[in-house]
Amino acid sequence: MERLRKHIEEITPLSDEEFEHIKTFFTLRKVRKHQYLIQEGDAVGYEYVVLGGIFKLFYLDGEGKEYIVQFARVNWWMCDYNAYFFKGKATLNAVCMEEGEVLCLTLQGREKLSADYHKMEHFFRVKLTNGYAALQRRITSLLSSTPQERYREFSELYPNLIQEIPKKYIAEYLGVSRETLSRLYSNGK
Amino acid sequence: MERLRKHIEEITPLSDEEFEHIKTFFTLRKVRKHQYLIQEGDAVGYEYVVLGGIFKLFYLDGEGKEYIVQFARVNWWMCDYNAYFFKGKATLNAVCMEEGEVLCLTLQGREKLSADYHKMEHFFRVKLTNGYAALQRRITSLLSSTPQERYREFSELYPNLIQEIPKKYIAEYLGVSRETLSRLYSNGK
DNA sequence: CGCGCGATTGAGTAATTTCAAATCTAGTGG
DNA sequence: CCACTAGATTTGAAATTACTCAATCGCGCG
Repeated sequence: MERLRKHIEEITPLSDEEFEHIKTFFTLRKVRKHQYLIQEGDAVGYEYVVLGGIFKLFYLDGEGKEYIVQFARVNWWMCDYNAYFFKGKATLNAVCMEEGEVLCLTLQGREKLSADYHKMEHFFRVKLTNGYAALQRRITSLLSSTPQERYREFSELYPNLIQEIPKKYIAEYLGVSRETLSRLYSNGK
Repeated sequence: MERLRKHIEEITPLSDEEFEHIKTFFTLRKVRKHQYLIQEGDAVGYEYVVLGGIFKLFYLDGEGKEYIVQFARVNWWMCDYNAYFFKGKATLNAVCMEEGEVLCLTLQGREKLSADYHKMEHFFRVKLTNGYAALQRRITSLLSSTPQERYREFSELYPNLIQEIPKKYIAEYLGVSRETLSRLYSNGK
């Protein structure tokens, strides 16, 4: 929980009292490799803050192919936000790739925290701001960059991830087949 | 300005007094066709709420090809948020496609409103929430759907836009060439 | 009438995908 | 320590798809 406090305080300071109350909205959950946090078709009860481990958020098409919308590591938030915010069924899946821990927050929890604490509303707004800007960049990249460029951008943005996860998942994130990705950095870069 | 009030009050009610103060942060600007609101390389001083007209937000690559990140019509917000929030130079451009009006808000204005009015912080959070969910969906679509499917999704989401703007811009939004888009709905569906 | 812009069509080209097979690697149990 | 296996990566070749380039068509407007 101390890590959560630090995370929030990167954006807004909290008194001990406030944090004591705020933290009651979060529940800790240990997650093992291959475990699902979100499963398509189900209701999405929680969003997750990653405390440790590596997770992927992905869409599964009719033929069983995966498309990775997002990776998540420590201090990243992760959810199928369309299903979560609008109380629908998930179309995305979230799975643990490397054992770790997450904090779970319900939508009521988020809204209650936001309503009761201007600070927390501010915190969520800033997080969304950053997230929105990042997604805008990702869309620009998907539209305008070649697979080579996207691979380079990715490796600059997440240099450590490249080492730690199978490359086929990076291919699924970049939107190319694993064979193509493999050829990209064998055939002259 | 009455339209702005309605727009905000879709999310949170305001007293006359509050609105009188809030509206002083916005400045009205009439925009003619082909006019730029954001130009790559420049600092991004404002974000824009569209009151009328049609706008496009796009990236221009080295060869002069356009990639449309977003269209914007009434009540849509529009900005190069990476440059705006992080005070960098714009990499995107925003241009008027159909004459209209926008309200301009500076980053200081946004932050001041958010700090002074919990309500406004809430308003911005909710808008960002919706926007984030929409971008997450767009990314999923860009990764997993064929151009045909993306075209169908687009026409379901924005049935009116299809009629009102040249199809080549829709191609730039979907990430295909205009020729390919043209063949999509002539050749069987 | 003719210009200009957008849309369409055709043909050839380039890039990526798909399918299949071979290779490599890390972890397991003997 | 070695052999074995499952998963990941690489490689090759064929098929598919979208792109580019060029020409034509259609329409609104001066």
